[in-house]
Amino acid sequence: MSKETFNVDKNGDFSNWFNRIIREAQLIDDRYNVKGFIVHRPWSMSMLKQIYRLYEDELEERGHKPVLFPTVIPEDNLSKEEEHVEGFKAEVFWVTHGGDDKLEKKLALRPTSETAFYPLYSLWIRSISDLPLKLYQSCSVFRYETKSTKPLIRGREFLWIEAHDVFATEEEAYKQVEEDMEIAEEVIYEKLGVPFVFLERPQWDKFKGAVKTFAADCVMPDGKLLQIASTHYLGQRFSKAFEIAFLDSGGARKYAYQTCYGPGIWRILAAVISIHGDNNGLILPFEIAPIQVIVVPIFVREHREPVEKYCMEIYRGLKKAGFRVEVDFSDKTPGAKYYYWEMMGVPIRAEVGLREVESKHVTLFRRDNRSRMTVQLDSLVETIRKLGYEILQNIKRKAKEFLELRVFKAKTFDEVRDLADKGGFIIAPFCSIDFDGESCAIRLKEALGLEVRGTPLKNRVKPSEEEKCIVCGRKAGEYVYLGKSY
RNA sequence: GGGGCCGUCGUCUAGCAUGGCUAGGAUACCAGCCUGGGGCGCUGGCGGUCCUGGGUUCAAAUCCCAGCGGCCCCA
Repeated sequence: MSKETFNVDKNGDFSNWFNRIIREAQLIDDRYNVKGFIVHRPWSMSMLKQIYRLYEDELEERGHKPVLFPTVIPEDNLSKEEEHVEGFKAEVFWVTHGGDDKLEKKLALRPTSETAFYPLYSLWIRSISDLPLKLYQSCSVFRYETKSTKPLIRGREFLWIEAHDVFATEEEAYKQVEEDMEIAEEVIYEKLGVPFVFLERPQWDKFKGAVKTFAADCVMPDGKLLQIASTHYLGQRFSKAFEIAFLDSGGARKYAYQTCYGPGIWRILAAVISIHGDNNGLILPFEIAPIQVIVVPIFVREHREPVEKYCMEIYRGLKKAGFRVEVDFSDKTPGAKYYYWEMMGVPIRAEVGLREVESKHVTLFRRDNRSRMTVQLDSLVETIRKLGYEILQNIKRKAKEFLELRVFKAKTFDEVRDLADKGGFIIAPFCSIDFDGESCAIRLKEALGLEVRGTPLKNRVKPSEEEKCIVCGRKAGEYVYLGKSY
């Protein structure tokens, strides 16, 4: 039995696995000595940029344009929408000084940018022809988290995208919410292989200032839920607070309808790493892997030159075909290189020795299922392309199975209690996700540690007449998804 | 929100109970040799404000206090 480079039990001790891999695969460095702030090293930053690219492409394809608003928000702006400021003020970092001078008006480091965007929206939007307005920015935001922080999962500064859209009608705004969910499906599931459930959050758990909140939860290896994106129907609450109004075709002044969308780029990466990885380290989706193919030369001294030449031939061919490829010419032994690049999650390894040189073949190793195959040099590009796709499909299928095995159904409180420690989702009848259900949610949290995450948007089924809320016993208004979350 | 554990070369760690020698080792890294289809090995070298600040003491990595940072558990 060979030793492993990484060899940490992911399913037995996920927390330890996660803490180790983010450091050992040089994803982030958490030794920056400010709580909740981390350094992004190249291996994670390359992937974050790829995820940004995927998301930005989808947003722009659907009519969004990029912008960048200031990091600071004056207190007056932040306070304009009452519920919003109440929700966020406890976690705002304030800039209070410039040099030795105390600022007359303190400035918030944006915890989210509604109140930065919307004063300008008020100026930009005059008539119906200015609508719809669909803008996004890729940036970091700051939140003074009091809970314990975790790299890529909960930080005091984290990376995301925020899209802020404005429409003339409620219908268009709700259509945008659907479009936001479609984008999430396209990027997070189709391209990155991370399955999730989109839920309408209960009223007591919505984004502060929104009318309704919809959010994507995935299931992490320890069974806890992680929210990786959310989209909010804001109605006219902000447009009234910020005077975002337009003249309609009849000349009447109307307040606009708004949505905002926040895919958590950090958390999407955390989910990709956690869900696909194994005890040997990372398994990266082909689409975002910083290196897609690593070429490992194998030679004894007298064969060095032909092997290196052949490696470069392979390298140039793959590079030209558009792949991210590197040759590992370092001084380590081939075995050491194998272990290293497996830990780093590189999807495909090309092993090249004298055998390959002489037969004009390449030996390929797949990280996801650790299998080998041999291909002819002239079909290499085509094979890599096919393998990249197959690897994604394979890890996506596994992740989907993992999720499906963690969706349970229960009809009574006792059944829920028996399932409470299994992790994942429990679907159960519940009185209401409106404010009148909040007391039941609090009781459930206290008794079992479970949160009401909301009702599904796809295939939403209403409980039959006889179904009772698992907590209060009143008639159930909804089937809700329950779970423990990060 | 509540509770617990922890902080020593880049990394892991010994030493701390009972204060006392130049803070020891492994790994990584560098140089040289050797080697190469799943982690060879050898020789030498580099590397530490013992988290920070204060206190107790003839003497502090070790005891006390505060802060900073990290991890875990519970609600």
